[in-house]
Amino acid sequence: MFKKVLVAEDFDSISIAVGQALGELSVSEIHHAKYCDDAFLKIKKAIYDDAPYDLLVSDLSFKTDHRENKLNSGEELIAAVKKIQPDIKTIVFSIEDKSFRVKSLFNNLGINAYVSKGRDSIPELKRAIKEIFYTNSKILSTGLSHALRDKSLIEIETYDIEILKLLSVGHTLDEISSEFKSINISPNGSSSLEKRINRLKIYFKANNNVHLIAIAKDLGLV
Amino acid sequence: MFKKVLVAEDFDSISIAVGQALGELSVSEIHHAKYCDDAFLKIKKAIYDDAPYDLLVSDLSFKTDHRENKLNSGEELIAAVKKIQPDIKTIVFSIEDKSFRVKSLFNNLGINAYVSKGRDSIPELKRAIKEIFYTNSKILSTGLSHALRDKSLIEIETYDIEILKLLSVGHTLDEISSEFKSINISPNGSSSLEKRINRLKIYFKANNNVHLIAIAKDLGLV
DNA sequence: TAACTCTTTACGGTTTCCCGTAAGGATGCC
DNA sequence: GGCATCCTTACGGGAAACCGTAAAGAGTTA
Repeated sequence: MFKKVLVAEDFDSISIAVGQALGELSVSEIHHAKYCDDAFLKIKKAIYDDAPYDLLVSDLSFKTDHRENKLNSGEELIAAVKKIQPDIKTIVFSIEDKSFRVKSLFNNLGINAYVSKGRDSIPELKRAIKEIFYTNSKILSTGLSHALRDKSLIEIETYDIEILKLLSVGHTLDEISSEFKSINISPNGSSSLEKRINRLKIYFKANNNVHLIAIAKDLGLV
Repeated sequence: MFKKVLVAEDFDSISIAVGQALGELSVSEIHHAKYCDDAFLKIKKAIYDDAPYDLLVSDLSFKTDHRENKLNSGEELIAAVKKIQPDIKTIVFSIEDKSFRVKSLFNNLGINAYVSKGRDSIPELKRAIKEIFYTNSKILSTGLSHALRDKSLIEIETYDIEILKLLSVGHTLDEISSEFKSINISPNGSSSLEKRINRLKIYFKANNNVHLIAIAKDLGLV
């Protein structure tokens, strides 16, 4: 079994339960971090000490508080960790259940497993850990497996997110157009922006911009 | 200390940690429920068995799944429980941090404590339990205590929420106007609706409807 | 280079939003 | 009743969104 595991999770209540589960799997060294930055430091230090972690179990979203952090989400943490330790195994343990989000976790971050927090999540987490250790496969604990193969999903890029963000803070199309011009994001014609927004409206079945932003908020896109 | 406590929480990971905390406080009987309906049944049965619960620790939001439930939130659960056992002590253990939400928990549901899930929440929960047992006071574990006394908040009524909801699902002002007419909600002139929305835009400092709905979503109003 | 395709941008017409003003109506007070 | 005030509704003009169409540009292929 894995020897040294780091749990990155802000809620102490969950962290405790995960630690307990790891203990039951005979993991000898279990460490916890409540902030992404702390988790990253621990991983870095472990590498320098020549005793790197075998596995990282991380949440996705972390509450913000007074502390200023460089890394503010599980995505950022995993991306940073993979740069300095590409062979580390990673499990995301989160409540997130939007298919395109989870999809990008596997495709862009190359995580090894995704376990959805819920009513029976600790047994699922334990199963995922064992499977990763013994079989090296990719594991999705939730009912989203179809999503990973679904090609009909359009790709929502950071460009789209950027537009949605600016809309959601009250900017008009013309304003967004000039802002994009000033920071050299293209396309930036207001007509192109319209088209792009329209594409999103069709995909998300939104009647108008208000509806679209409401949906985007629900999905956690902005 | 309390003898018999029920924990209503869908996430097993959190439920385990809370149970452990209760154990450390020498609570002899600790029961768990992953659904509001189950929690309600257990409380009802305990009353009939003449061995009622002393304390209910409940989450607010529960994941929906295949099961059909009568009670779908901690609010509904607590309201239902108070009807059949008014003297039960209640603690809400949730991530919710919107002041007007928490305010209504104390004022309308008469909960005994609110503990915010977070990085140091288990010790806070234990402290709250002890204080309730020994002093019978109202406890707010988070930094929101000012909010409960804040009178400057304009009253956001269900009427406003209704408008925001319809906007957020893509309806136009004219559509909302006729919908209100058909179900006898007044005022329903599109001009009145505009005025009301404008009041909200001023209060929330929103540039336009899109912005307003984005804010409403952030605040959990819709 | 010409033909084709895809992307980006421009343009015009209609609808909806936005915002100020004012008319109508209800209520309360003197 | 007369007056003031508040609430609701109507109206009108300008801004922005909405939607279809078409031109201009970029890249590809023959």
